[in-house]
This record gives sequence, C-alpha cells and structure tokens, in this order.
Amino acid sequence: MFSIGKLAAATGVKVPTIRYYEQIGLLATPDRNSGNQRLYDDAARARLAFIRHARELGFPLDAIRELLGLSDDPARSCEQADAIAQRQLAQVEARITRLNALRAELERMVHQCAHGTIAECRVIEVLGNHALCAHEHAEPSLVQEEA
Amino acid sequence: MFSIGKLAAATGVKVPTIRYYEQIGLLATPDRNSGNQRLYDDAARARLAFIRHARELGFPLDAIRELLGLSDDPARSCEQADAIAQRQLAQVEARITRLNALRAELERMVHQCAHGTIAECRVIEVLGNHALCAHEHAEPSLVQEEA
DNA sequence: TCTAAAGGCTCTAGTCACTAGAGCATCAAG
DNA sequence: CTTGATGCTCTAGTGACTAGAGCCTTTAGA
Repeated sequence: MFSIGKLAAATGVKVPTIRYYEQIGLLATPDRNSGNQRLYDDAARARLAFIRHARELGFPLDAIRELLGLSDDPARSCEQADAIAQRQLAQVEARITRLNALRAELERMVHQCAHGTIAECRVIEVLGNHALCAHEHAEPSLVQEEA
Repeated sequence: MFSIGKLAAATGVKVPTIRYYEQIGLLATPDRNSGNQRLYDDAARARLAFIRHARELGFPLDAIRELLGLSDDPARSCEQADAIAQRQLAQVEARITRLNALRAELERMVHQCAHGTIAECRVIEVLGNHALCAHEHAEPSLVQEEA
C-alpha cells in the first residue's frame, strides 16, 4: 500500500490528476489511513497505468471509461474494444491529414514573407484574404492547440 | 451596415462566437440600431474574416490578437508577424510528428487484434502494459482531441 | 394593419481534461 | 521535537467556444 505521491511517481500521473480521476469516477475511492490520506494497492496502480497509457494514445476519458469497463469482463468478445481503438485511429488519421494541409498553407505563407513592412507582408495579407489561399480549410473547431 | 446574422453568414463565424469575440475584446463593440441590435460595417467584416482565417490555420486567439495589433500599423516591420507564423508552423509540425507516432502505435494495436475475447485482446493488453509498446509516448497533455 | 416566425438580446452554465491556489492537517527524517 | 514535504478539501481558472432560458425586435406575408 502506498500514498498518492508514490502512485504519482510510479505512474507519471500528477497528484491532482489522480484526485481528479477519482472525482469523476474513473478510479475507485481508495482506502484511507488513520490520517485520512489515500492508500493505493497494485490493482489501482495497474488501472492508473492503463488510463495513462490510453491518454498518451489520445483516447478521450469517456473512451477510456468504456475500455476499462470492457477489461473487467475478460470473457466477452473484444469487438467493442477493437471498435474503440479503430475509431481513435481514424480520428488520428483525420487530424494528420488536416494538419498536413495546414502545414502546407503556413509554409507557403512564411516562405513568401519578404521581411519588409506590415503593409507588404504576405502573412498578414493571406490571413486577411482567404482567396489568396491554395485551398479550403476545415472548421476552426477541427484544429486545436496543445498545452 | 448589417446585422449580426448577416455578418455570421458572410464570414462563416457563428453568431454566439461573434458575440464571444466582442466580449473578449477581439472585436470592437459595434454600433447599435434603435432596437439595441448590433450593426456591422465592412471593416468589421474584414476583421472577422481575418480572425476566422487565422483560426482555421490553428492560430490561438492570443496570437490572432497580436497579429491584428500588428496589422493596424502598416509601416512597421513584419518581423514579428513572421515570427508568430513561424511559431505556429513549428507547432503544427511538432503535432504532425507526434500524431504519426500515435498512428503507428494504434495501427499496430488494431492489427494485432485477433477479434477473440477481452482476455486475449491485444488492444486491452497493450493499453495495460506500456512495455508492449514500440516506443515511448509524450505527455498526455500533448495529445488533444477534436470537437 | 396585424400576426407569427425568425432573428436578436443578456445572462448563466456547461464542455474537456486538467491546473492553480488557499488554507489547513499529517507524515517522515533528522 | 521540529521542520519541511506531502497530504487534504474546496473553489476557480484555462481555451474557445456551445447550449439554453427567457425575453424583445424585426420582417414578411395575409
């Protein structure tokens, strides 16, 4: 049995994130010691490692919740788990396609910049006039930033 | 002069999003008609088109704010605008690299699935055991989902 | 001219997956 | 026994919107 800090160190998941996972029901409420501090065992560690790995692969928490539910039932068909992974793969592929188009547009923009004044800047100009673009873009909602 | 609805239709930006941009100071507070409804002119339309296009290219609102500030000063050097675009390009490239690694991992996982039971499912197994992975992953925070 | 639907208004709260901070309690090492 | 690290709960903030409630104004047709 170990503390939340040890669990965090063992899995690479930050302490507040572990508490957050507990709060949203992704991790079971653990036992506490006499001083009300959380105590974890190896099963909890394995579950958290699973969550962390799935997050690294880009699975949203809802999908992870589903995968965890499935993994609790070793006898059932893995069809559903397979479908979730396929869906995730499709999304990753779609985002790669999308980002490649973005990269091309940004490269074009940056390479055309003659490093003069704002008035003649291609970066500003292209942003202001979509017609100067090589192709259409997707919805803004489909392009997201990282932390 | 046109209404917020016409502006939305003209730029492809949703009405609540326009009001949100006004709220956060990205768009100036427009004039109102006698019934307190917003009235926009072509300058506002051009500014919103700029914002929309930059969003499509993945620029965060803070960078867009900066670019808009720069574009208001046509005489200055475009060095800064160029730097912002380069930064954005670098981020897009980093994300592509990252997503390609994810795709490889997900493909490996999915292709190894024999469509049997959960107990023998490679998807569940690989997620639970990082050691089965072909390579390391980044922090979960570096992989984000789309809407 | 009347009416009804479409569009507009403000305000609050929700999304996702955390992260930060306040203010306090507990534990472990020296 | 002290002190610093670690733990606790709770609230609020992040980015870029989105949804909904409850109301008011405009516009097109009869």
